[in-house]
Amino acid sequence: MLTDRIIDEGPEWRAFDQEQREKRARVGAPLTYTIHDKGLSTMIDWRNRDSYGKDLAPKRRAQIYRLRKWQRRIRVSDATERNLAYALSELDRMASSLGLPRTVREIAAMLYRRAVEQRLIRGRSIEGVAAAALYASCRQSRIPRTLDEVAEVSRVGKKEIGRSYRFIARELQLSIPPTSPIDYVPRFVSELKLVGKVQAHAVKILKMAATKGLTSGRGPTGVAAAAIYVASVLENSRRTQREVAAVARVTEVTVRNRYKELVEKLELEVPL
DNA sequence: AAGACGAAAGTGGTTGA
DNA sequence: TCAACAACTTTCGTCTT
Repeated sequence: MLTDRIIDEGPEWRAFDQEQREKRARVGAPLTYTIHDKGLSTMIDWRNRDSYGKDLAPKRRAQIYRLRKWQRRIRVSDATERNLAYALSELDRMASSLGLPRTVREIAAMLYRRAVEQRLIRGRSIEGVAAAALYASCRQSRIPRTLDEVAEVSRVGKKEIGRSYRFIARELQLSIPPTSPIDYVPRFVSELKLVGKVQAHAVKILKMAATKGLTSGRGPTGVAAAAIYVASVLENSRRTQREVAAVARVTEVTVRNRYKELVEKLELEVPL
């Protein structure tokens, strides 16, 4: 599938070798956001005195009040800006290490902004919501990544991402249908270096399987893996169960169980 | 020697009382 | 909040190529 070959241009910097890439990939905003300015900014004193300790004239006093007000405002808008910038850079970092196209990242960024606008971040971490937005965006774009895969490149765990995902999906009224195994096929096929013919066959098998209810309730990655395995046998470019299981990140046992169901229920002619 | 098969026990997450 | 439940994993022994 074409979309699978569009590779992300990545960050604006270029890495000339692997070592450099690893170093640079870790550049990002600092991790502590509790005190955004680390106490370095000037604060206007609350006492209405000048530097000699004298009382301030009423006019001057009013002026100082206004200054204080603005300082407060700038401070919070600064913090939100900074948080947004951090979230977006996280999004970018995760998306490029997952090899996702630009559009997916943009949708994720949009979702994140909407989450901020609706104050959905309260009580949740920036990292968690950013990862959740990316996960949601992948699914909406039908270029799914599993929760495990997202968690692997994220700074937070799978559980938190899942929780945040469900929350924002509900609050932002995203209607995301369950992931179809078919959506995983192009990626797995290309990782296994199989040809288009096998891919088409696998998709055909999955469509048949769907009509017989063999896909519901089952993990989409496992079903996709089994279909690809069968297709690879049928098309004479066999991959081992182990290889297929590895790219789908499931066990051989799962591939076997799904594969058995497929062969049985679809009455496929597999050579012994 | 490598791959495929399947039984059995264990794990983590969802669901329904 | 708890337990039941299904999907999936882990582990391991056996059969097949």
